Amino acid sequence: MKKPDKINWSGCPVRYAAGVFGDKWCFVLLRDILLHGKRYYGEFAASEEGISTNILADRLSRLEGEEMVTRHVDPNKRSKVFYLPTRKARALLPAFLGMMVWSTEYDKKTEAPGSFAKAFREDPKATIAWYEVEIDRVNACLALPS
Amino acid sequence: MKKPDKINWSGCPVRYAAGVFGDKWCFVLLRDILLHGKRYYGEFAASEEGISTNILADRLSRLEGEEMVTRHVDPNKRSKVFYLPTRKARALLPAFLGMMVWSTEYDKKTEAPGSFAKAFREDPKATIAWYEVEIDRVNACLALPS
DNA sequence: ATCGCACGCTTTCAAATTGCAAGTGAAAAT
DNA sequence: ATTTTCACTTGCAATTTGAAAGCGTGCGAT
Repeated sequence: MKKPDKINWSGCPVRYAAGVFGDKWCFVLLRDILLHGKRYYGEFAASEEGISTNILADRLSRLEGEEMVTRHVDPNKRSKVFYLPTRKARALLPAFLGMMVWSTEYDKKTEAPGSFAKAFREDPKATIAWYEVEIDRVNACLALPS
Repeated sequence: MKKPDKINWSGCPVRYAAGVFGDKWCFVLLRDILLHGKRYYGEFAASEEGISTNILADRLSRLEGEEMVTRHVDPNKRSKVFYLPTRKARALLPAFLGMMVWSTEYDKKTEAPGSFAKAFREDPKATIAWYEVEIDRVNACLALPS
């Protein structure tokens, strides 16, 4: 007898997305990983927004649980830890870039250049591909887990 | 002398988006308004996710403050209230639909038909236009503010 | 070998936010 | 006139957040 278990945050696409990254800090972390080339715990902790370390640790482990990132001890310096984006996280790029276009249009204080929105609208695939290449480039600098 | 006032949640596009709707309940409300044709307070309150009324009132007024919705007393029944999406909210459709495509791909329990993701990927503009028409159709059923 | 520090968390605790349930007041229906 | 509908608001306990301090492992210097 399968009871619906109250509602779980899956099923509906929007609800699922909200469950995985519908949170200020997850937004910021995914931005740092997907768009700013950050990988190390220390880099996230140093973000301009000033996330506190308990929240940071919590969100990283949630994202790991959702298979958005994988955790790795740096083999060159085993006291450091880095996180790599999974395919699932990378697949968010189109939606993320779409959000950014929206923000640049409606945030009166946006710091993003108008050229970004223009480029994305003219050729979204190329813009996405450009970020994918960047992600690979950064990943390549880290010793990959065998 | 203008001090940066700590960080405010604008400037960076991702941070701005997170500030406006980076919250489970805002996701759900925007879904209901943009995708499910809901407009009345009572309809939001009845959503499957079971939002409680204090949170609902809070989120609606935040969204109003961010100019994502406008509040209107129903002229035909002045004890009822409805909320209309602004252009700013409607402009989120592309990003929202992008998120949904992502969810249908990665949520193992997704209830969305595969045809949706396919349609969006093949012709995103047409899919967006279809939802825009739906929004207009629903809005047209409500007495517009003079 | 030992000391000191860098680093990634974990803990503590006060403050803010959430969520449930029970109002409240205006407007409609009876 | 009375009851019901409706959109909130309030009260309060429980959860979550955030700032700061603490902890344990690893590493480089001495």
